[in-house]
Amino acid sequence: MATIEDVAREAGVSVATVSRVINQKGPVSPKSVEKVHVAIAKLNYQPNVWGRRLRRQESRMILIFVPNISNPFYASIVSGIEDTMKKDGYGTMLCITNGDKSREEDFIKLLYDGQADGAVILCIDKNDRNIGKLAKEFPIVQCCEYCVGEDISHVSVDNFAAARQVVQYLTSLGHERIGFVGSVNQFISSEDRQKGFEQGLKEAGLSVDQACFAYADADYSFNSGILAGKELLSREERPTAIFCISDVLALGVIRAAHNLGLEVTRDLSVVGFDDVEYATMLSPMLTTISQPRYSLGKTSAQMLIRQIESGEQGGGVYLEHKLILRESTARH
Amino acid sequence: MATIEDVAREAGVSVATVSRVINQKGPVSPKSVEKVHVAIAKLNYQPNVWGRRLRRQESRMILIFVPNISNPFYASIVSGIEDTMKKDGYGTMLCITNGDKSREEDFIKLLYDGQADGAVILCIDKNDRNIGKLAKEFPIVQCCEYCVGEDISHVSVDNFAAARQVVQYLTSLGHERIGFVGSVNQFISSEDRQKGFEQGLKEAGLSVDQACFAYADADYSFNSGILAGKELLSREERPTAIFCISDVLALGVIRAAHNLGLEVTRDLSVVGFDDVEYATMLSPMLTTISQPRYSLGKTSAQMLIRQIESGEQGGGVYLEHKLILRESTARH
DNA sequence: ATGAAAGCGCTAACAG
DNA sequence: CTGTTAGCGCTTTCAT
Repeated sequence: MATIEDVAREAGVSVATVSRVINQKGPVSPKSVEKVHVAIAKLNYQPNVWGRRLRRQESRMILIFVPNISNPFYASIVSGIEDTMKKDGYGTMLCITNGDKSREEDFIKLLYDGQADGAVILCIDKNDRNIGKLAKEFPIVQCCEYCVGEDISHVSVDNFAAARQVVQYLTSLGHERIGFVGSVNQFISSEDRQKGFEQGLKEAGLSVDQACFAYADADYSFNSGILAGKELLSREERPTAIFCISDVLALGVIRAAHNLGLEVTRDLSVVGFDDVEYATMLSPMLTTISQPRYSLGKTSAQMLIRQIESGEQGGGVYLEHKLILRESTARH
Repeated sequence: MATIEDVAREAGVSVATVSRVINQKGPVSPKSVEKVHVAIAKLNYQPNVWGRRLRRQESRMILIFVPNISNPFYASIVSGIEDTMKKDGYGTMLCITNGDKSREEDFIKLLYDGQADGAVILCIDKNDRNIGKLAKEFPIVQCCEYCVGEDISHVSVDNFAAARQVVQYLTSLGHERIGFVGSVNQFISSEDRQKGFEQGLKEAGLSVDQACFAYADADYSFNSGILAGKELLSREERPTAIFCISDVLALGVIRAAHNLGLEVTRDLSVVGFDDVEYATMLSPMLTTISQPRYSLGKTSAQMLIRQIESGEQGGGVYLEHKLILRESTARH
């Protein structure tokens, strides 16, 4: 592998000049630039990243923390982040924690030993105790979920408004008894969606009846959606519509309904959240809230870069969601 | 950030001794070890990776090439690779190409400029023209798919045998007219599954009738599965069972059947491949071939490490698949 | 506009 | 067993 010295020798200039050309920084005569370019091409030279990073004390690398990658929700967020970072010369490392604390710590070490300049976090409990400390030491942006109580940059949709909109839509279809399937997790999105749901109920003059609420496991799994749906639909006065805080849960509820001999949409309307790919793979196709996932990622990346390069931290950005009408909802 | 020199000063020894302690290599007196450890703890010292990598000329980093992460098939393969690499002190970078040549090239550059020591490739055409050259320069392992014609290490299941087994199972249920939904992609797995399917047919004394074959788009998408299913099921003499080379395709076929007023399993049995999560999320749950995904990843990683550390390249390893019987198949 | 040289933090060869 | 020292490849003063 050719080094900068080889290039300098080949071009008949000093290594300093070569460095100036590579980094397009500092005065160099057009003639030298030309010679250096020729030499670089001839030797097929590529700057050694370790030498550069050692010298510059920066990694030009950022981390993306994600709990798992099986969740199709993350894919285009990650693309949005990667594309945006790459444009600014940053590399990206996907840190898949699988909910495992020790893995998480291993990845955080990358920040401490300088292998990464900052991180985007895609999944965090609203009351997390550690993120505050981390954000004080490193540039951090939270995407989709965030920790309340600490002023750490975050970007997401307005979950409250989205849920409220769902209720408005459902009541406009004539539904008056509307159920809610949440999750016992600790995400701010779950909380906000429930608050928005309740607000929507109140605005429509409907009562907030605890018998209309059911909660799935923290993992949002399909199976726990079936359970929650079964629970809700087996109660005395059955809702005619159910809002679920995620598509997978909604799929579970539909299955539960089916198991109970109920038909969507004749007996029940169902609304999901996220608009993941398989929301359209089932029959009926799911009515759901779509989040601008690529933009969510892109915006997070932009905020992170700004933070890395100028140090400003904090504040929230909210992007537009969209209610997608499909086949799982109908007039009551 | 403390450097090795700070530690040496604090411990009252030379940097060489500190280095020996850190790397547990070379003779050091117990007393020195102790002193160094104390100093390291006191200063909260962490070796600078750039200095180390520059000096050692190695990255202890490997690449995983994956076309996308929305495909749930990849998640646990990736975990298998990451866990195994980490155990040997290697970091991992997930390179999501999204089928984009320029992205791919960006990632390959990481190999050329020394940011990574090798790569696991999760998706490659059987006739790829570039992988051979790459594998001559760097340690490479292909996982699940591989390029024929070049002797580059690979690990996968025996797709031929698996498909053949599916046919045996289907004929044992009394099916005599069995359809095949493939894809026009260029993966060795697709080819082998089709060959195995045809072999199974022959062994059962059934004819290989072109009217029983249909092909989905190269992207294996749900929609193209619907199309292929529709095509196949609309032909004159309809198959009573269909083997699909992927679960998503199988889901599409089931949907197509449903659209045509056919009922699985009364009118049609369907078998998939891969056993991805949502194979169980639909009704009926899918009968399918399960691949040992975590082990596939783990084995790939082990082969890659061996290759990095001792240079040996080539050869194939085949792991056991499993036929998972669920609800989408029945006696004819 | 250019070059000489110091030094980023670490490892390893060598001398003791 | 320990220390000294020469770089790994690069960037960046500081002279010129």
